Amino acid sequence: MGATKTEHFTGKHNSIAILAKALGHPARIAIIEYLLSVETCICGDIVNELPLAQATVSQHLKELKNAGLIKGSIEGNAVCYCIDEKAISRLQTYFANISVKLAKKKTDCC
Amino acid sequence: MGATKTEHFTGKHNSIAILAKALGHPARIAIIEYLLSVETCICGDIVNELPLAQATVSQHLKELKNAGLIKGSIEGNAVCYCIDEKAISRLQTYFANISVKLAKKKTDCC
DNA sequence: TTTTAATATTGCAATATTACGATAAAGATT
DNA sequence: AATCTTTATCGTAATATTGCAATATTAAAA
Repeated sequence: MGATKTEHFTGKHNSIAILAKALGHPARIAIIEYLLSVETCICGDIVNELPLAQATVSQHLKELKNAGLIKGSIEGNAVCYCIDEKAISRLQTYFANISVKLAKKKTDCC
Repeated sequence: MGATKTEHFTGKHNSIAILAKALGHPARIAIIEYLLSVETCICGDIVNELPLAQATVSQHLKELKNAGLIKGSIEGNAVCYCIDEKAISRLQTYFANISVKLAKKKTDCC
């Protein structure tokens, strides 16, 4: 026990959960917002922006990247990170759909 | 170490992260989708729907409730759970705003 | 080529999450 | 009242996450 029973859920449920989980930490939300606010996006800037050690920030960046929320391209000896629009778009669509479905429900039971 | 340094981040970042984190598990996504798909929403049904023990489902429901994503009202000896539209609406707005900001950015650096 | 700068990785401690059986609590049914 | 049904909570084991210092890696600069 202890591990998420991933294999018992649908691919759709898992893939949304992976995106949500990656955003489930304030540092990673802060990274996304920072990437959104700047034109140049170098990792060093992100480290300076966050109240965490370089190693920790690097780890958070890795998780965002694994989830597909950001992409990184090597730029000399620095790395240029930026948001992957497709992932954000998927989330936007997902929550918009839920909103529409909720609006259509007549019974507001609670 | 080990605990999230919540106090070092803004209230906004934390509150979005709390919502995202609550959705960061396939079982909890499955619960949201199930609540969306039914009119009557009794906890027992949710337990039957998920490949997890009753205690585990109850725990996931608690987390969704703590995050503000669902509300529960006592209905006899059962509990009627349903989605809290405000939370979904907040997420929808959040990702829509990001999408808009991304579209406005000229430089697509990666 | 040594040195410097920027990131990533490793190793580890602290803490959190996931899952479930057992049990408790509280209303419904008999 | 005794029992059943439904949901919550407790205790505990397994696993994952968070955070950082130390170190590795890799490219630029001197």
